[in-house]
Amino acid sequence: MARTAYHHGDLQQQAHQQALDIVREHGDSAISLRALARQLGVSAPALYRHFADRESLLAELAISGFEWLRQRLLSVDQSDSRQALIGIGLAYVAFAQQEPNLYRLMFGGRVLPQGVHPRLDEAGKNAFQVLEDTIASASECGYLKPMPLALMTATAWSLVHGLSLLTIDGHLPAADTESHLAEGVTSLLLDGAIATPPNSKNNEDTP
Amino acid sequence: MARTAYHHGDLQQQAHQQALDIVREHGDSAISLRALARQLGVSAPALYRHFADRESLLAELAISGFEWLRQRLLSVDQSDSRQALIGIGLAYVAFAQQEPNLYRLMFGGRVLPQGVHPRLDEAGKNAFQVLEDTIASASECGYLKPMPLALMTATAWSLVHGLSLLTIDGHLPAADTESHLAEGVTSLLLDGAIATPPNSKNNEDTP
DNA sequence: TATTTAAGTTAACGGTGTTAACATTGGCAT
DNA sequence: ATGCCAATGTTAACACCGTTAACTTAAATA
Repeated sequence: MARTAYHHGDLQQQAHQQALDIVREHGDSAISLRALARQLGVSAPALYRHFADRESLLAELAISGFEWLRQRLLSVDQSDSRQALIGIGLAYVAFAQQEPNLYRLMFGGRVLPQGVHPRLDEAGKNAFQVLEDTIASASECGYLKPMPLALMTATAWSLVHGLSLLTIDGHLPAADTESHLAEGVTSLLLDGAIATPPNSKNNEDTP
Repeated sequence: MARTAYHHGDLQQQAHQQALDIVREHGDSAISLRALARQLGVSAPALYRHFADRESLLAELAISGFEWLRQRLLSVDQSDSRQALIGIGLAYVAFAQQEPNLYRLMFGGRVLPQGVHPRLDEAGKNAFQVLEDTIASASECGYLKPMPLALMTATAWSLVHGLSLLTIDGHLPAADTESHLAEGVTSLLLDGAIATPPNSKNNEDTP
């Protein structure tokens, strides 16, 4: 449908873009369908021709965020196992720090519960898949200890997810040393925290 | 002021308790000052005698949550360094899993930004202090590698925070094996993930 | 060309947080 | 004991919000 005095012509995409800008700048709570329609020179119910409700619009924005994150993670160099693991972690945390409001929308949990928007769930899984593949590759190369893959992926994801949220919420200090912190944190996971070498009896799979 | 037909007598505390119940059951987005006043048999503006605004009420609830979490962490056995560290991690994640809505309110970030409610910030710091003290104790005992204390605390907190949020948001599977997952994750941090012993040259403080 | 259908409109419902102006009353100083 | 004051309630109103119903425009299609 072409542009007219009556028909906007390109709502949906323009609404998506404008809403994405608002979320990136002011967070998802700043999204108001009425205000959004006002900015686009259109009546509020017009948006309902393109989005089922406010939450569905937010889900679309989160999908964009996950696809964006996935591209960032895909562009990490995968030649060396250790550098790939640390690089993925750094890229993940960097994305969250550069797009804190978008990241919070993607992983808010409360505003966008899982199992409601299937395409959103899929987009999230696709992004996570990159991290999972990197870990699986490092495991197959023998770089990692023998352990269930799910344990390592859960640990790595928890670490970068937690670090991302704590830093963007201001619970961890030092904005300038953030990347150093992220590198130290991921390295610490790989090397272990305890002083005694893990040779004696802390492998629970081979007692 | 005593109870009367006109004066409620115990608003503030009853509002706090009722709101806390609602948040625990349905999340912070279910808190409506008008509905809350309705349930307490009082007019909506009456609540403004006791809470500056909706956000301040939520901040009070979050403070309760942090004090609760702190008590849970304080009751962890501290005799053995390793068991103390793992126990703190398990208690932390268990709290988040048992009170997911309250935990999300405490660490939402978007609904309760840091630096706005000083008493809330202090309550959060007090809870975090328990984890920090446990790590400092283990470090002084020589159980941990020599490293900046801030690095270890940031890593540990990131790990349990991320694991908490990922599980309560349904991003990690298996509700029944959650505690096993939490234990595996924390152990993995202590022992390290890589197969080769960390003897060669991965201490960045002593090159 | 006639008709269906996609995409916009206005009007309205019920809900929200919040403020202003006013009413009640317990507790304290005289 | 009494009179005042501050604490704590009240109602009315403002400016929003998401959402739906009923209607209009105009593009696409048969």
